[in-house]
Amino acid sequence: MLSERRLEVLRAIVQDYVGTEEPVGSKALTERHRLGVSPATVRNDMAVLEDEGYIAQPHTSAGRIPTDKGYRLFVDKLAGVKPMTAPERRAIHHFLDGAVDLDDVVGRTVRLLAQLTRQVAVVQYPSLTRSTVRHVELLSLAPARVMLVLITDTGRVEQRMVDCPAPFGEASLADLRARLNSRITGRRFADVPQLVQDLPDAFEAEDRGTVTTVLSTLLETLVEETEERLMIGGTANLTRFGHDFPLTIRPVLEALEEQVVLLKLLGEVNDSGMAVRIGHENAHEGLNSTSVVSVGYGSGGEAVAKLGVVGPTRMDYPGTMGAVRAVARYVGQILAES
Amino acid sequence: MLSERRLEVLRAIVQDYVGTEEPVGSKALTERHRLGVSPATVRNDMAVLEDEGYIAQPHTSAGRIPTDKGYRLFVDKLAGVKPMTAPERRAIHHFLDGAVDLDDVVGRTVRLLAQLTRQVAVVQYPSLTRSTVRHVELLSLAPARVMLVLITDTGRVEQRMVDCPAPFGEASLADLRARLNSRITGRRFADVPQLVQDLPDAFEAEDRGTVTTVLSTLLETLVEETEERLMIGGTANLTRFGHDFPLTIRPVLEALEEQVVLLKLLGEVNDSGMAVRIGHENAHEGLNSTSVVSVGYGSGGEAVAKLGVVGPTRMDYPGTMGAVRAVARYVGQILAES
DNA sequence: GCTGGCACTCGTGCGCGCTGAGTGCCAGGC
DNA sequence: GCCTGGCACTCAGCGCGCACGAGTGCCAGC
Repeated sequence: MLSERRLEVLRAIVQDYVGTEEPVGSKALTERHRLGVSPATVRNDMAVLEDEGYIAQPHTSAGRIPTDKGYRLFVDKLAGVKPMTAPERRAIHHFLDGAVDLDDVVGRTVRLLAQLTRQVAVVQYPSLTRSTVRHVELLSLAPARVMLVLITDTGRVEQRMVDCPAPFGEASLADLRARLNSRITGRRFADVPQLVQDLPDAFEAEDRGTVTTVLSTLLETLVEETEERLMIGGTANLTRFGHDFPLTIRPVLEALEEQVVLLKLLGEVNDSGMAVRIGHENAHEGLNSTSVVSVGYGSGGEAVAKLGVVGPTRMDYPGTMGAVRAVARYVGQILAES
Repeated sequence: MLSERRLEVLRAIVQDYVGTEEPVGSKALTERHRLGVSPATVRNDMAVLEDEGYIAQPHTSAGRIPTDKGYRLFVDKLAGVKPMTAPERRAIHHFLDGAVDLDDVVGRTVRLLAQLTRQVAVVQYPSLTRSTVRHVELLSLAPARVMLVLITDTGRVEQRMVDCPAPFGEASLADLRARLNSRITGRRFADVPQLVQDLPDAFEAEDRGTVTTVLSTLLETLVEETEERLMIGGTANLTRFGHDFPLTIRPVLEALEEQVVLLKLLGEVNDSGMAVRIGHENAHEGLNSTSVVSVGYGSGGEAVAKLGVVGPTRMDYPGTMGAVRAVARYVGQILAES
């Protein structure tokens, strides 16, 4: 176990390095922080911290920089979440109010997060799996062609074309529409499959094939949409990443274009709190020199989706965590209201 | 007017520079192209081309690179559009087939374009202004709350919440829905305002306020959506931009995040053909060292939206133009089919 | 009007030595 | 036992000078 002072030294190193972006030496440390001991002592502490793997030297005769392990300790034990100031809070509210629809809410959230944290922001659209059905609409486009429109309680709309095996009368369509809505409106997606299971039985033999087709398209939509959409922004902030550009930035941009990677990234948040994944803790190797701060948000108490930011491991963790948490909370409120 | 051979020299310079990314000198030129004259002669030609502003020297004792004006001449007079090869064509078809909905089509198109051109791709969602109404749906969510869903012939779905001034019965709603659809289904957006103008007159006085509210929301949706959405991809390709990274890449990333800028960018295509805007021809100064190749695409003969790529001025124009054109054509086909 | 030759320019790469920040270690003091 | 001041050592970064060579402009001759 590290002594109190050594932890203090680590904290000072992290703070200075995050601020200056340059390796920090023992002398500079004692000058900028009231550690109450001399540089020589700090040097000894640093040697220990290095042995333990919390900090490293880029090369001999340079200062130390925190390792992933060092940041981890910093985040877990040494730093809290820095709450937003009142003006910041007001700015968040101001910025998010007045969004007209779901796309707009998500779009504004991305821009806001990117601006607040000066990093890359990622916001997942509210997930369908936990959503409920607000309405299902069926439209006849041609005798054997039906359009299925699904509307969720988070305001999301999905539509699918259905090619029917046989012509389907307007009356049958109205019948199916009514039966479907009475069964699943207000129910959770997860419950839908059971609820519609025996629906085809209520129809004439000639229509049964079509009903089955429509239903399976509906179920597909529910499943497919679990593979959720997201929006990213603030990629211009990547340019403030480090000195050794092309090599650092390229894999990050590539990773950010792959939805799957991003979803996994956010996916690893446990529902309750905030998650911070530092450097090599990220499975994707393009993101090995980045940290991800993410959190769930939702309209009720429950999280329906996640949002977060991606930045250099050398980031202001307390501030970033504060911003992410504040934004998530307010987005949740907005969704609950609408 | 420049002589035939001088144009040939310019073409050679552009081709070599695009290939090697390095200033090209007179000797190298004669070696790599069969110009039939000696380096000294080429030097004279180069001096003329430089006087005329088509090429420039980064510094004395370096080769020449094309200026924006030089690229412009190259694109207008010296280069055609390089058609896609049969395998490339097949790859395009293969990649775009099997898209399930509009989002998917647009998403695939962006990825495809980015991959083919190795540049940043921008695809605008099919515009509503030229679209026609496929169906309008009205759902009652609460006594005085209606959800309006608009479905277009390009498969786009927009929904809006409407708060009614007075409770609105299910019967009235059905009536409105029927009347609305019989009037505007299949009609162009532009014609809708006239077509619904006198609709409120057909209703009881107590419902008239609500009908008016619903209609104005509908018209708003049509107008608002003219400010269109778009999708971009392939930003990782920016890393192959040049040697002097941060300064070049940053403003580009920033510009790409501003929808307005991008829409303007694409907006300057004339409907018929392809547009190429080179370097300083782009109004936005962040894009002064990039070129934009864009073209309209649409489901019928008419263009309903635009797509294009953004890359360094030093790009393979014929190849890029070929790829952009081929993709636009096929996307048009896909939209027409669905 | 093209060509070969020639003098000139200047950016790039390399080797060199200096500087200074930062380290590790040690002996002495509280 | 822990902290401290002192000291020798290391090494990345910087500036300098130099040589190289790619590329040019100009000119006289064919």
